Amino acid sequence: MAADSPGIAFLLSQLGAHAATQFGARVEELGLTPPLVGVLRMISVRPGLSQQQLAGELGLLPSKVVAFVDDLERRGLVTRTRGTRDRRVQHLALTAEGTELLGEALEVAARHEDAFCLALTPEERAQLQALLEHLARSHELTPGAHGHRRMR
Amino acid sequence: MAADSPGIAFLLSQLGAHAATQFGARVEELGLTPPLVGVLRMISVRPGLSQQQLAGELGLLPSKVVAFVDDLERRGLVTRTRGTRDRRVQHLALTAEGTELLGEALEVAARHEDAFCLALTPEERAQLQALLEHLARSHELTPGAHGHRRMR
DNA sequence: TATTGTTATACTCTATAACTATA
DNA sequence: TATAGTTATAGAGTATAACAATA
Repeated sequence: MAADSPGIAFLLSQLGAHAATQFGARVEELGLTPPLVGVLRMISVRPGLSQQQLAGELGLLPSKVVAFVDDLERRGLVTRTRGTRDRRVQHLALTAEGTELLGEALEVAARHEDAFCLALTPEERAQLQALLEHLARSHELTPGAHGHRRMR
Repeated sequence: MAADSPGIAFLLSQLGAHAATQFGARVEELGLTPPLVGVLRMISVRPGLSQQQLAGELGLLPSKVVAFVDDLERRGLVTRTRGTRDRRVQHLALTAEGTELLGEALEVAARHEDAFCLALTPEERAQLQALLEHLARSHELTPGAHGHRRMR
């Protein structure tokens, strides 16, 4: 049974794709993409981290990190600083503009969240949030990263 | 607020991506991909439909449908039949093997569903299903198609 | 010799548009 | 002229591996 009516797994992947697409459209107005927002957020939370650490935390390829940071640096949103102890590493930090833009992106995210859940009552919303967190924990999904994890 | 703790939209896109990836890995053993399962299912539900209709229902590009059907036909899972009234259209149908394989894929989907929701009690599972259906309806997502919808 | 970041390349995926055969 | 299906091509995105600087 449970084969013809959608099922939770299918609904999740359908709703999740929809949520991601919609969020992407919303942050596009800031010149950002969902992964770039994740990068900014991670640098904000752990300023001074290296590109390797960033790649590890977010499950990104190092070469992809280079491209992202190139972009963000060119736009004056993040800075690269060579390590003094180990001159191979690049320490990342947000500029004032980067912090400002991340703030706007987080506001967009909050408005996106509200708009997406508009059909739910506050009680349903809290219920759904709890169930999803439960499910995410059971699959050992970390709150930070997503979508970028490579496999095989 | 609601910016630092994940939020429903983010959890959905994270869990949804995870569910889709896992399902993809599971049907890979049958030589299928999630979109191919969707194609088989649609042909099963509406046998004799044309490639254009299939593209319309699933939100696929016509050229993509050609590639999919080429693949499935070569493997003896579906048949193409020229229309008699209008000889431009190709009517699609499942072979016995196609029906058989779709059945196996749906079993895999059911087992995937159970495994994915293992951490939930039957009550939580029913609750979550209802909430997700509610949310999906509010976003006017059709039960059939997903992930393939093109935009802009 | 190993590691950080970088560059170059190859590979897949997708979308667009040209083409044919029918209408 | 318009449409169904097909083919060819170009573009984006992603992964792999070669490379330079430093350890």
